[in-house]
Amino acid sequence: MMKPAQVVKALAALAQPTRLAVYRLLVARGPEGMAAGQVAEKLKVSPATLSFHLRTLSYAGLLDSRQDGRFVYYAANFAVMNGMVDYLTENCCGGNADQCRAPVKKC
Amino acid sequence: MMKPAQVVKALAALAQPTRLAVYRLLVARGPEGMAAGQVAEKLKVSPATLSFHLRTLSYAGLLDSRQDGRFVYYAANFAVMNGMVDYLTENCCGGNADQCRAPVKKC
DNA sequence: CGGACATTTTAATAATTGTTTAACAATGGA
DNA sequence: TCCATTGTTAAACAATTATTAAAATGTCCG
Repeated sequence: MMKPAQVVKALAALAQPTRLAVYRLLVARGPEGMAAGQVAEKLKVSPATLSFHLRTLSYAGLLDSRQDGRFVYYAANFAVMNGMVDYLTENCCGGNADQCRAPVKKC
Repeated sequence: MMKPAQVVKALAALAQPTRLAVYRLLVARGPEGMAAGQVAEKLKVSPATLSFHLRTLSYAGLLDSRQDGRFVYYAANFAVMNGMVDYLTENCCGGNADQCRAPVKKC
């Protein structure tokens, strides 16, 4: 189970419109990820601002990055998001109700 | 599907240690909820500070409240949290991967 | 090497947020 | 009605956060 401080950090990282958009874009992209510049172009954000937000998301553990030549590819870290969701719903309804989490659509 | 602004508001509401603890406490409590004073005592937070945090969570849609005599009961709104999680994982991996969300444990 | 490209860092500023104290409703029982 | 209880609101302050522009780092190719 994640520690509270890390969960707070992850939630705070996502609680900003640009970062939420970045994260969703990378979630949809899958493990392959996307270069920082592509993300900036797609979302119409200045490189410096995007770099700040990518750093925030990475520091929270929500993104992984790898360098490929001059490009830096960022990809969503699904384990951390799943850990966050698990933390939020832990011991839901004392453990004996069924309205706590929506049915999962495997994707 | 929730609107981005509402998702940001919900995430921001949870991105604070006291509010995260309040929310988890109420998630575990289930639909019955808990009076504000009980929450304050359990988490050792001053009433004024707690009221501020409860308001933030309610305004984000994460909590419902009902008055019962002198007490105000707060309870987690599961639909909003599920909406938030769905928003985060929408179109995950372009729709054709299977590592996006952890298997659900029905609770 | 030198120049172009991709990204990050720094510094400065503006805006938002959490906590405290005190005062303010609203409810219910004696 | 009066008083204790429950909870919310208001004002003030300290701390954190997002954005911009400019400079800096690092990587590739000719």
